[in-house]
Amino acid sequence: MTLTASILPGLDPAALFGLDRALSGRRIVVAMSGGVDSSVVAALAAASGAEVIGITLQLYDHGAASGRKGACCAGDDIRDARAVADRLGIAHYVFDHETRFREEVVDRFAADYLAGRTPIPCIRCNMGPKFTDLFAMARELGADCLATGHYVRRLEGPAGPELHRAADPARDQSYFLYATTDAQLAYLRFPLGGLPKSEVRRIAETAGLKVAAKPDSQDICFVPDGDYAAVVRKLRPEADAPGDIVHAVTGAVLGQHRGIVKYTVGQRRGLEISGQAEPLYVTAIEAASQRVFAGPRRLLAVTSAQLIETNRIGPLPPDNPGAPLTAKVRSLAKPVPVELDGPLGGGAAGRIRFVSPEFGVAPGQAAVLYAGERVIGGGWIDSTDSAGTH
RNA sequence: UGGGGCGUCGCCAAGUGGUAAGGCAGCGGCUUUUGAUGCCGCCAUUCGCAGGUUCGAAUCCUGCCGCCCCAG
Repeated sequence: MTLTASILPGLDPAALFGLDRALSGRRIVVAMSGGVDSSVVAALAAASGAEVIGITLQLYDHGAASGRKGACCAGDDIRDARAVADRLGIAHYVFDHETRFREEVVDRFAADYLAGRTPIPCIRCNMGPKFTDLFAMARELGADCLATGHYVRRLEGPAGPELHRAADPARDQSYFLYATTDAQLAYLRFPLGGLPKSEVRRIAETAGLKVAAKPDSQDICFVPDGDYAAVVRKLRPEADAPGDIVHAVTGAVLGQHRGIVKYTVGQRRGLEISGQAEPLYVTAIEAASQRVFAGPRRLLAVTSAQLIETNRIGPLPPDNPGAPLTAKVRSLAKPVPVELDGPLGGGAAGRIRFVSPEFGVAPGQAAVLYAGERVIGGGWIDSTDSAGTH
């Protein structure tokens, strides 16, 4: 394979895939979404000399809605994945997973919004279709590992494989993978975790992949045009239920909304409440009464969060006052110091306390815990405690 | 229809002769594999209407219209 040298200058395939040197007899399954990242993973795998099988899950179907950019696993994306596989000369299978995806991801997404929470479908998708279903398929195919295009690093630690943030903090996707189990991590590989995006695109170009310049995915893949509320309403017409927007301090009714689905804790825009001296943010959503509470920013300060269904990856680090645990309660946020209060892992409920008040912590989002660069787990935010009395 | 007050962008509101602040809301963009936040930009040739004074008025004068308050 002369391709190897040109694609992988200075890169060691064995190291990228965390397998030993004898890659020639190995079989790698690559989760291919049709985007640049997973395509490059396939290219790297192919260049390594291992036998490579690409798998694409068909997760949803927008019907005529093709022209979308940045989505994954429908229509054009599946064709892109297939084209990449053909170009690389690797096997490629497409499995129809629409029903499973709808049940595990989309329906729960809608249900969460109706319950006043702010869901993260990407994490559910990783937990289910990707790391459970694809995982099982790869096993059945006798693969030595399952590789994905996530920007996250899997490093061998003293107690086994560890999950670490990507080398490029701007690209890090570890937030979306906190629910990965130890068993899954043992089998997974993330070859892109140590590379900058620019390098990934360069490899795609060198390998002659048509997806080299494809836009990065963004928004929710199964939501056309970014209008997630429309998707929820289509699934659950009752999402249209109107209600009051109530001032969190005075209790005054400030206005009406047309569905709590449109709001998330911490949100500022879209309340359409004018004439205020300072901006108002959504401070709470009460599904039972269809009420949205709004108040000044200071009311968003949260001192702790109750986590449910927690997962732990690897051992907890020993207590070290000099290097406290940190947590992210949003994908785009710098990890902030926290104290873990209670268990973490095994689905148990626990609590994290923020050393400094954290703003805009929304139930339904995930809290992901880090020890330095290492992901030690996380859980769904079930409720929060505010800093001040309201 | 006696007295007083007020009418400036969707809302709140500066500005009392020198050529329309700001906040809220809204819109657009950047950022982003969730939803948000944040940041940047846009947002009244015009100040209830009509005249008048003035080199020049949202600011002064007159009339009209519309609100509000106190009296009756």
